[in-house]
This record gives sequence, structure tokens and C-alpha cells, in this order.
Amino acid sequence: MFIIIMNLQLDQIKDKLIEHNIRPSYQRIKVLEFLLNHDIHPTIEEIFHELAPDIPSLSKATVYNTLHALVEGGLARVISIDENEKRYEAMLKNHGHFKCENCGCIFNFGIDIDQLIVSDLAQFSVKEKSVYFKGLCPDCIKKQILIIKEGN
Amino acid sequence: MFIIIMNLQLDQIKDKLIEHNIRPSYQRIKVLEFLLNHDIHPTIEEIFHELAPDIPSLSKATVYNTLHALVEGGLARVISIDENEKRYEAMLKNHGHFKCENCGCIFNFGIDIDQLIVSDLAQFSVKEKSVYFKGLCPDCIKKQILIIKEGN
DNA sequence: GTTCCTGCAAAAGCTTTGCAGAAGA
DNA sequence: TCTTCTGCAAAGCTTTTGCAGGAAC
Repeated sequence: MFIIIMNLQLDQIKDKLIEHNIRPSYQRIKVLEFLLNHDIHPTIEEIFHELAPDIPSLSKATVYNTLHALVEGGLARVISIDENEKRYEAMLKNHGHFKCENCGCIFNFGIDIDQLIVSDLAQFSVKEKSVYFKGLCPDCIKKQILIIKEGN
Repeated sequence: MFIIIMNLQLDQIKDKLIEHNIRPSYQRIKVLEFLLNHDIHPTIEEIFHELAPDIPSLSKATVYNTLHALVEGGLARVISIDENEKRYEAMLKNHGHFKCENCGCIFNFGIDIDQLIVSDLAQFSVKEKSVYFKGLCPDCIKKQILIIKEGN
């Protein structure tokens, strides 16, 4: 029973790829599955290490190729909130990204990005909008307060 | 007279560096001057090639070091609107960046970023906000229309 | 059967590092 | 004088490329 459910999920992902004109190889299905089921904005490295046990022959070049294909096909997007690393996520609408400068975690937050209409850009054709914030997450704020208290 | 004005400008830039605890070497003064006087969001490469004629001994490592120092000191910021290249600008407030996907130009646009308050982030400490848009600039829209007309 | 993808290894870029000499405080 | 910066070269990463075999259509 469990296996049937799993197969259904994989079939749905396969269909998504076909809809977007991406040939549904096993590697691509697994990468997209990982993005859809883990909202952790992984790097290429993280995706590779996560999938390598399941696909022993997996090559990092394939992970690069796959993510390019997914981005190209509109199924994933790059998050460049941190200029030193590229992170990826399955395409979702209307959220921004917050990166904690202490722990490095990236959080989604709800924001109506389409509402951001800018008069300066009246003559422009805007196709993609990204909102990136940085600062401290609640956990790290608590930790910093503790450190300050201990320090005194 | 012109020379005096130039020197004054360089002195002002020198003072800016000192205020931010950055030792004002000639290289650093020239890099910051370039950022302040050219609103073109240059890459490291572009800054290097622009300054190399004036400072024949200039090393790219120094340009890297300098920009790290300026960003660290709060005098410059990184623009990661394009995940494949880092661009730099002198620190300015309240504007977003638009990148034309056709010509690659980056435009500033006015936006009151501080007004972007997000209820999901009530528990977070937000220190930096970036807004990046992509699409087509007015010139490229015109060119595309021409291409379509010629195509028919 | 054709086309496209994968995996490997090599190549290409970009960025950092180590160090000796030079410049700034 | 002491500290910090520069410039060079080498090293370290990340990403891309070329190609032979394999998978998808």
C-alpha cells in the first residue's frame, strides 16, 4: 500500500516534468521530489549528498544539469539571498526569503509581492520579483540575549 | 582650480573611509570613488579594468580585499540580483534593483523598503532588505517589438 | 533509430590564501 | 616602529564542458 502511494507521488512528479517539456529521467524525478517535499532551500551540494545514497551512480554534473533544466522549465527557482551560495526551491508564489545571519537558516515569509507596484518601472516589463531580508531569527535573538546576560 | 576640486573629492572620500575605520590607501580611495561616481553596479572585473590604467601595479586580489573591507565597513553593498555574478554599489537607501534579462543592465528604482513590514517576521530582527526585479527594460521592449514586426 | 541525458574527467572561472616587501599610523 | 595593506603566485572551490555509453521516445 505504501509503495503504491509512493509511486503515485512519483508519477505526479513525472507528469509535472512532462507538462514542462522536461524528459522525466529518474534523476530528475528524484531531484524535483526532493525540492517539493523538503522546504529547506538546499544547495546543489546538499541535494547531491541527499540523493547519492538512493542513486549510487549519481554525478554532480547531473544535479547541475537537472537544476538548470528545472529552472529553465519554470519548476524551480534560484535563491541568491546569500551572494556566496546558490540555493534552490520548487516554484512557489508570493513569499519572500529571510536569512538569519547567525545560524544561516533561510525562512519563507508571506508577502504579496504582486502588490509591489513601482511607479518608476511603468515603462518596464516586470517578470520576476524577489524580496530578500537578512537579520536574526527568533532563536538566535534569544541566544544572543543569553550571551549578553552571561557576559555581564 | 579643477585639481583642487578633485583633491577635495578625494579628501572627502578619504574621510569617509577613516570614519568607517578603513585605512585609506590610494587603492581603496580610488575604488570607493569609482563606486560613488558611477552608478553602474560594477563587477569586481569591471572595477579592476577601470582602475588598472590609473594604478598600473593594481592587483585583483586588492580589489577583492577592498570590496570586502567596504562591505564590512558599511560603505558598499553586494547586489546578488544575478546568481552568476556579484555586483557592488556604494551604500544608498530605499531603492530596489531591476535587471533586464535581455541587455543585462541593472537599474535602480525608488521603493520605500522600510515600509515593507511583514507580519510573519514579528519575532525576527530584520537588518537588511533587498528587492530584486527582473524583466525587460523599455529599450529592449521596443527592440523586441521591432523584431516581431520584422519577423512577420 | 534518434534524440537527449548521464557520468566521468578535465577544463575553466572565480575567490581566497600565504608571504615578502611597501605603505600608513 | 608597529601594524596593516598590496601584489604576486599558488591553491581551493564551484561550475561548465566534451565525450562515450545509456536511457527515453
